[in-house]
Amino acid sequence: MTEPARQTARELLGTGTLEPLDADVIAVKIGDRIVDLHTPISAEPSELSVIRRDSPEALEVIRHSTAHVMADAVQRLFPGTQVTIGPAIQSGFYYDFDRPDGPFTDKDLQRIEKEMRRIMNAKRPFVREVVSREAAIELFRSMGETYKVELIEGFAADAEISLYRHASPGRQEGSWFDLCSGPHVPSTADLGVVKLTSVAGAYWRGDETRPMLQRIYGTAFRTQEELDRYLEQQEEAKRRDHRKLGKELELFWFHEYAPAMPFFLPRGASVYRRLVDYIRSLYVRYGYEEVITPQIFDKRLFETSGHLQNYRENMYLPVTAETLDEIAQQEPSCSHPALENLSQKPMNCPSHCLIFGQRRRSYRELPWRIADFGRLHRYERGGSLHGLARVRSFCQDDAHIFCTPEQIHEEMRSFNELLFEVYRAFEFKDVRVKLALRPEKRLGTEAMWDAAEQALEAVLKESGTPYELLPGEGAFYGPKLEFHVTDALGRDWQLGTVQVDYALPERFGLEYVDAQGQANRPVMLHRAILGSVERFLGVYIEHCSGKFPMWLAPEQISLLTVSERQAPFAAELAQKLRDAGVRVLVDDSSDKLGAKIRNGRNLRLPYLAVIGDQEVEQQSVALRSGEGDLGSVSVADLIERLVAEGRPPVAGAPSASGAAAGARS
RNA sequence: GCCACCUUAGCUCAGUCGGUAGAGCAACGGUUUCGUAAACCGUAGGUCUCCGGUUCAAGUCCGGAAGGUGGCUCCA
Repeated sequence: MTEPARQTARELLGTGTLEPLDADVIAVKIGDRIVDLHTPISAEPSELSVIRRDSPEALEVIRHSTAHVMADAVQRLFPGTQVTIGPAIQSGFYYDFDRPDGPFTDKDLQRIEKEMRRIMNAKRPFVREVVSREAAIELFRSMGETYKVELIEGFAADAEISLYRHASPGRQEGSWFDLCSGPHVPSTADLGVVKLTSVAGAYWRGDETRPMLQRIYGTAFRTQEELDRYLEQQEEAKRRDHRKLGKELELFWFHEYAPAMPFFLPRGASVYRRLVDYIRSLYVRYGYEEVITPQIFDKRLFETSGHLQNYRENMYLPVTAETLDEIAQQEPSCSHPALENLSQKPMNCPSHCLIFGQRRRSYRELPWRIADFGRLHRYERGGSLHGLARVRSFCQDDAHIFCTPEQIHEEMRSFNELLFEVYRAFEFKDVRVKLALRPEKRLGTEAMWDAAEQALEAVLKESGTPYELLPGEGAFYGPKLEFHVTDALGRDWQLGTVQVDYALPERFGLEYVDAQGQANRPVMLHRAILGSVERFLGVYIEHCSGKFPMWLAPEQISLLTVSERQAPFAAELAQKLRDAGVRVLVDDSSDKLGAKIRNGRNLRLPYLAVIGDQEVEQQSVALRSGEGDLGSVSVADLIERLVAEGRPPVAGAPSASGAAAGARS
C-alpha cells in the first residue's frame, strides 16, 4: 500500500486513457478479479475492462452492497444486533446476525425491506477507508462487535484491512460502516430492487459448536422486470420439484411410520425397475457379475470393516425381541454392547469382502467386478433429509472391483467411460467432478492414501476432465471421485462415485495368488453410477419435468375413445400393443375427449391416441405426443413405432450414445 | 442434531374476535356418447397430526412430541 503507482479505478478512468467515466460504470475487472472504483490498484489502464451497471458481473457487486444496506437497516431497527458476514451468493445475498432478542420474523423482514428502501433512496456514496489492524480491532471491540474482532484477528499479518461506509438517512454522512474487502457500487443510487426471501439459523462459520446466528436471505436485481423474471423461474422450479411430481404422478409416497424411507407406488416402481434393468444390461457388456447379500449382520462384520468404529452414527442397529429380553435380564437400564449384536448394513462392501474371501482367488480372476442392488439403511440427520434426494433406505447401483494395483488405471478409465455413457443416455450435461481427499477419521496408512489419491487424480488429468478438490471429504476407507448434478432448485447432489480402497482388503486379509504362486493383496474399487437409485430418480424427475422418455415411462400410450362405440376397438388394440410389449392405458370413461386429453397430458404420457368412428373405420389412430398432433397413424405403424421407441438405450442396436462403448467387452 | 416455519377430506386449499367443519378436484352413483387441455346432477368422505394445559367452550390460545419444509461458510 506504500506503492506510489496505486490509483483507484475511478482515477485511472478519469485520466482519459480508457473510456470516460460515466454514471453507469460501477466497477472494473482486472483479469478475473472485480475491483470497485474505491480501491487503489497498481495496474495499467489497458489491463482494465469496465463493468457497467448492465454487465453480468455487476449483479454480484450490487448484491454485496445491498447486503450492507440490509445490515445497516437491521442495526437501525434492532439495536444491539451484531453483524458478522454478508456475502453475495449465486441467487442473491445473505447476512448473518447475532440478535440478542432471537430470530427475525416475516414481519421483521417487511420492516427491514422498507428501511432498506429508505436508505437506498437517499442516494449516498460508498466510501472506502483503510485502517491499521490495531485500530480496526480497537474500533470493533469498542462497538461490541466481537465477531468482527475475531475475523480481523484471523487475517494474515500483512492483510490490508478496509472499511466501507455508506450514509443512511438521518445519520451523519458515512456513519454506518462494515469491515469489508469490497467490491462495492459507487453509491446507494446504483442499487436496484431488493426482496428479502427467508430467515434461517446458521452457525457462526458453519461450525455447530459455535453460536447459532440469524441469517437473512435476500436477492437484488437491477430492475423490477429482472426480479419478476427470477421469481417466475423460482415458480417453475417449484412446479418441477420431484416431491410435488412424485405425489401428482403417483410415483412414490412417504409415511411417518417409516420416516425418510420411500414407498414406491406402481408407477414409480415401474420406472425404478427399468432404471435398474438398464444398468444391469450395461453390466453384461462391461463384464460385471451380480450377487445378492444379506441385510442384517453380526456386529463382528462391521468391526472388521471398521464401520462400527467410523460410521456408527449412521447405522441402524436392529434389536430382536430375544435380545431385548436378554438385555432386560442382564442390565435393566439397557446396555449398548448387547444392542449392537446385529447391524443393518449401511454399505455393501463388507459383504463383498466376505465373498472375495470365500475361497482362494487367482490372479486370473482379476479384475473381478461384483455388482449388488441390495437395500441399504443409513441413519441421516433429520435436517438433511430431502424427498428422494436424501433418504434413510435406498439401493445403489453398487459394485466393487477387486484388482491388482496395476489394473487400477484401466478399471478407472473403463468406469469413466461407462459412467458417461449412462449420463449421456439421461441427457445430463452439466456434470461436475470433485475429488474428495482423506478425511480426519480414516483407516490405513498415509502411503496408502497417497497412492489412492494419486490414482484418482491421474485419470482425471489424463482425460482432461476439469475437477474440484474437496479436502477432508473422502470416505473413511478411501478417497472419492464424485460426480455431481444440480436439481431444479439449484441444489447440488452427488450421483456417481468411484473410490480407491487399500484399507478394506487389508482389514479382511484378502489375498489372491499371482502367477508365481505368491499371495498378494488386491485393491478394491467402490463405484456407483446412478449412486442411490432413489436420489437419481428424484433428480431425474426434475431434469425431465416428470416427462419420462418412452423407455422409462410407466405407460407409453393411452388410447382415448371419443364415444362408447369405439371401446371394443380400443380394447382390441390395447391387447395387440401389450402383446408387442407396449405399456398401454385405455381411457374409455364417459369423459369428453378434451378431458381425456387433459388427464393424459397431466400424467405426462409420451403418446395419446384418439380413436373415433373414423379411426375404427380406417384401422388407425389419431396420434399426439407432448409436442402436439401427429396426424393419422395406422395400427401396424403405431405398433412398430412404439416398440422401436420403447427400447432402452442399449438393449438392441447401439444408439448414438451407446455406439462408442459398444466396441468393448 | 441446531434455528425458523408448516401440518384441516386421497390431492390443492378456505376457516373472521375462541362459539362446535367448508370449497374445488379426485372417488362413488346417475344422466350425457360427445373429435383434441376440465360435461351435468347427486352421494359419501374429518380423532382439524398426536399428547397435555388454559377456558363454560379450542381447528383457533399455551406447552410438549411426531412428521414435513427452508437453512446451517458460495467465508470480511
